Amino acid sequence: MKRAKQKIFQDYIARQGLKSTRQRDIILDAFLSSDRHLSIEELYLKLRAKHPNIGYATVYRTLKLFAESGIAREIHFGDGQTRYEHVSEGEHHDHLVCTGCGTIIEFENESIEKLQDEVAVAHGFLIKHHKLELYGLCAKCRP
Amino acid sequence: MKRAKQKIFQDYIARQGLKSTRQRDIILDAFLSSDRHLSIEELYLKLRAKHPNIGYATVYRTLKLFAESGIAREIHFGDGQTRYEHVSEGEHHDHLVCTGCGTIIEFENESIEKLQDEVAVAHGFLIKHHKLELYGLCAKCRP
DNA sequence: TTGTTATTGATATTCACTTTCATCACAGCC
DNA sequence: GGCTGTGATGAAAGTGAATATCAATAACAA
Repeated sequence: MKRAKQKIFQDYIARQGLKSTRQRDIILDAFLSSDRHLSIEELYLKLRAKHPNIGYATVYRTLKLFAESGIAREIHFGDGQTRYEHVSEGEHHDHLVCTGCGTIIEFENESIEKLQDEVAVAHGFLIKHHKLELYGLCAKCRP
Repeated sequence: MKRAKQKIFQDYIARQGLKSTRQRDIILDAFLSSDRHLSIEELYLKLRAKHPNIGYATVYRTLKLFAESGIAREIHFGDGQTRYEHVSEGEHHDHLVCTGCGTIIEFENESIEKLQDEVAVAHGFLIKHHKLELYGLCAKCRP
């Protein structure tokens, strides 16, 4: 899994005529072995502990590269920060976001997707992607 | 409809011990008689034509008040701008966003909502609100 | 009318990126 | 191994939208 994504990224780098660098390796490793919904800031701070010489801009640029290469995806939960989540081949999921503790749970629901397609067709739309987020309190936070 | 919302807002203002001002009346009027998905900037520019003395900050603060009073709701489509849409009593809708021309179409789908509730229950979540956006090309923009 | 308090609008500040640019480090070629 | 030509890096400056500040002003109650 982790190895597969490393390969996808290395291939992407090579295909684009870009270079493999120490920083990119470190950031990729940190990203792949982390929680699935990190903001740039969070990943930067996490890296800083072990690699104080890696700059914010590099983390920022590298996460963008991950997204371009297909191993990550940008997500926005409306808190003003861009987050990156792991992407697995052919997989799509939506989110349950706890407004109490910030926990994010992923889910997939085939029936919802199908209904979305119907809505799109009814309006003559050609869907590229979608975003479904349910906000509320998780089992631990609810009263 | 428009009158009802004006009343809701006036009541909210009164209840909070706030004041009724010329600017708020003007902004409320412009908001209610506008397109349903305006950004602060857009509403500000629209107002500027007739009322060049109204400041950006006032529009910003007033829109926030609208949201607090319940007649408007903030929405984010990931383009970096906060938009405000009209809210009607007990109504909820989702969006089809055309990435070609920016057109936004609203839709409601009872079945999807029901499935969302099921997902939430399955994860022990207590849903407060949700967000469903379908991005793609509208009938006019699709190839 | 007056006093109190909220509001306004110009401006400054914050925040989260995003770009710039001089320096550095890969990768290919002797 | 040493050169060399790019792309990469990191510190710092720049952006754009949102938010805060504050002196001047306008509502409203008495």
